[in-house]
Amino acid sequence: MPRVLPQPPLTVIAGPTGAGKTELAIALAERLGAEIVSADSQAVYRYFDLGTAKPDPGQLARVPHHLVSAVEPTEPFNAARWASLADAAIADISARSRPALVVGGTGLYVRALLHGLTDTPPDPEVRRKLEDEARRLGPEAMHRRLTDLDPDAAARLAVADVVRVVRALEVHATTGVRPSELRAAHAFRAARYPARIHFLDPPREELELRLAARTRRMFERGLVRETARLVARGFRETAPMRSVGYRQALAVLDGEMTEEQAERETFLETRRYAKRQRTWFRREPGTRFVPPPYAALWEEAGLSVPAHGRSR
RNA sequence: GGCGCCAUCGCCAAGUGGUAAGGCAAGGGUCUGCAAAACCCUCAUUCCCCGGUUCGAAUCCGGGUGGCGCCU
Repeated sequence: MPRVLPQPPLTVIAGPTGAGKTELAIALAERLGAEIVSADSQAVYRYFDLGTAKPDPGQLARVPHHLVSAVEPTEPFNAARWASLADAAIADISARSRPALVVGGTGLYVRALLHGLTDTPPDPEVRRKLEDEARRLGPEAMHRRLTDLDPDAAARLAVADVVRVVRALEVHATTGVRPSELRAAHAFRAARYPARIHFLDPPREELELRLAARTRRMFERGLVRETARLVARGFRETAPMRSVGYRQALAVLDGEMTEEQAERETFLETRRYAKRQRTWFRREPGTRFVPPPYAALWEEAGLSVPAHGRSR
């Protein structure tokens, strides 16, 4: 007689960078016997350690982590690939009869996992050609072309948004279908996992202090040195090198700004990023914003709130 | 005490008689395959104060206040 196991809802812990997701998740996972699946578009890359604020070796030793330092920086990577790796990790963890905790602030990744993406993988050839044309002909020409092929899609995109205009053209070129139709048919309707998203939401001032401290720590610990090493290894043109912190450290190496300026700018950019994360999850269905001390989260997990189990 | 220069958004700053550029910072937002990316929107009915000239003043004149510099 086959037993149908009701699948427990997947717990997702999201939140802006610096909110304390890592430490909270580890503490929670320890008590639940859970394993952590990181939903972080930068921490997935190997070697980029300081600037991505990965969990440190001590933290990693406490609870099994998945998708941290999982791919080579030179490897083409994207939300769909992450989601499929996350699927595998979750299946794996479930096979060990342990709960999986999805932890991270990359909104698109979480959405891709929970609802899937349209089945329209990128085509490097086509992409390269379109990007080349965009460079030669300018954003207006590209946008005009999209308007001819798919007025609805074009109407939603700013002319200057070359990244999305090119992607829409790529999707059209590879599938022959209008992107707006694909999008309407898909619409993130599928629920691939029943899930509960908890968005850690510290007060603005508190987050600000934490981000300032964290940025200072990154530079103190040698973010610029790490960046120099990564450049020497040939990772200058990789995706993570363009993320907040590394971009500024690179500018220091190139003599374009002082370390003080870089730190200042990194802090400001990080703060802006944190705001974008809030904006994203505010309209992500199934998301609950939880203020510190995150008691609701512990209680929902059936645990009592630790007296001082919170992160620094 | 005298003379000169300056005073425009939180900061930098253009404008020098015709109805307040721009940058930074800030705030809000978008997002279907590089997402810590890319992109969009908002942000001085008002130019230190008071008076005058003018159809019209941030712009000209006078007086004040504040800052800077030089001289005594």
